[in-house]
Amino acid sequence: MSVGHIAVTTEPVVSCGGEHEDCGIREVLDRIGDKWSVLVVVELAQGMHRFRQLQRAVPGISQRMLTLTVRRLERDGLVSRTVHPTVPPQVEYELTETGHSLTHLVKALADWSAEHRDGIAASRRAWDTANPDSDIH
Amino acid sequence: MSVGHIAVTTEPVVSCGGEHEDCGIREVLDRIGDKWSVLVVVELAQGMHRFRQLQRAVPGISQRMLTLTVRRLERDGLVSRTVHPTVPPQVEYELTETGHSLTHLVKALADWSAEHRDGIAASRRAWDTANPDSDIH
DNA sequence: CTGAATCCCCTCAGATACTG
DNA sequence: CAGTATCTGAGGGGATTCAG
Repeated sequence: MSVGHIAVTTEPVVSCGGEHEDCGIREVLDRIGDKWSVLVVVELAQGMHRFRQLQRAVPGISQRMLTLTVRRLERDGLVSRTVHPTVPPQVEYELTETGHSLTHLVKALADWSAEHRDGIAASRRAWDTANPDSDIH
Repeated sequence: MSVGHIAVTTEPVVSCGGEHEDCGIREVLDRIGDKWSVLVVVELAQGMHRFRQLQRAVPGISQRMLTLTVRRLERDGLVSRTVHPTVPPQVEYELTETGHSLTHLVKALADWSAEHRDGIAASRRAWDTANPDSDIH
């Protein structure tokens, strides 16, 4: 991956057309950057889920936040919501095709995370020891 | 990209070892998920920046948030901070090798965003027309 | 120039209770 | 089961001020 001595890391030009405009990154980050969306997508990547099933699969999420999260994902066209007018009610959530394509991105995130989490943790410990008084968390 | 009729999208197994544990995704998301980090990284991807230079390059960011952002990035070992004890003071911020590797991830984010932003925007408009009364933003 | 410190607003997550 | 409605506290983040 990295050559070694010098950081010759081939660095992609990420700023859209050379300008520092907002691209559309923020639009994505506002969605996948929040606390729950990614976890929900990861769960839905394993197949269809009902509401409670989804809530149990994502430990710690509240009813309210699950509702808001799936609503926003549905609004963005990443998740489909199918209501079966039975009694008791039954609602099925599934990833759309776009939603599935997002899992590749999440995969990349997880990979990068797995590769660097130790280094990051070490760097944090070092920084914290070097800066005993600081509430930068 | 997509085949067509059916969503046969080859879907990566993103959940670490098959379990729904948190992996380390959250650790990354807590960093790149926040409002400014990505924008700062994108700017620094273009080379070394001084503090004010960086602030001017990231429109809208306050002194306070820039300070906090670069501190956290430094703590995580993504950004190096070099102080030149001159007068007036001069501080240089640069991406570390790890920081550079992150730009690839951001690139992937930008690419996915560019590819789907129109579809997402359309989906949002459709959802908003179908749900006139809703403050899900 | 590069910050640190303080104030303060305002969002938003969590808990709780209620409905169909 | 699958939500909605309401309240409240913590915290993110902007503006401003002070310091080296």
